[in-house]
Amino acid sequence: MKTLLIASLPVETDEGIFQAHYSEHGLAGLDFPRMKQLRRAANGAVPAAASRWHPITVRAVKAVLAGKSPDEFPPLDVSCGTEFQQRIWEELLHIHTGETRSYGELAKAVRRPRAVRAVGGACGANPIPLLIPCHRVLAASGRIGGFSGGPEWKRRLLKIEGVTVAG
DNA sequence: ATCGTCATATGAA
DNA sequence: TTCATATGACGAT
Repeated sequence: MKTLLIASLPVETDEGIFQAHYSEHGLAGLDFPRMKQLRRAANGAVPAAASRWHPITVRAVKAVLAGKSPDEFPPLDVSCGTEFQQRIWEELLHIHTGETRSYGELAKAVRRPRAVRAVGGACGANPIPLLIPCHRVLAASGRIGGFSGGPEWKRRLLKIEGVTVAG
């Protein structure tokens, strides 16, 4: 991550405890639940910006886990990404709950129809899964494709949204 | 249906 | 420049 983190805060859900990472510009990362919780990045007081954004993050994450689209997003700091990656992530934000696209369709959407593998790479580099819904991208064959949080998470998220995948 | 192979864009080392 | 990819298309089984 390019920008410096100012706080890492837990997001407690029925699916486990996610970890939200904030930079001075907004939400910069979201980790899937781990066996043991990460320690807080900074000890002492949480910066005002982070504590203002965090409740929004928590609501947004819970909304997605409930199959609904968040009513509000925290500011997203995607500055760690290249221009191409940010373009793809932007495109992911347009995919509504329950909808899916293929890697190839995304490539076409950014006028780079042959950059299909690069789209896969951009999805894999997505720092904020769930809110930037890379789980809604499937292979053109209808198969599941990969997922940074593990394929079982991808399936679970899609199932929550009422999407059934082949295989 | 599955498998191997090739084409091709992007990014990291 | 070389290597690895969360792909896709195609042809051979």
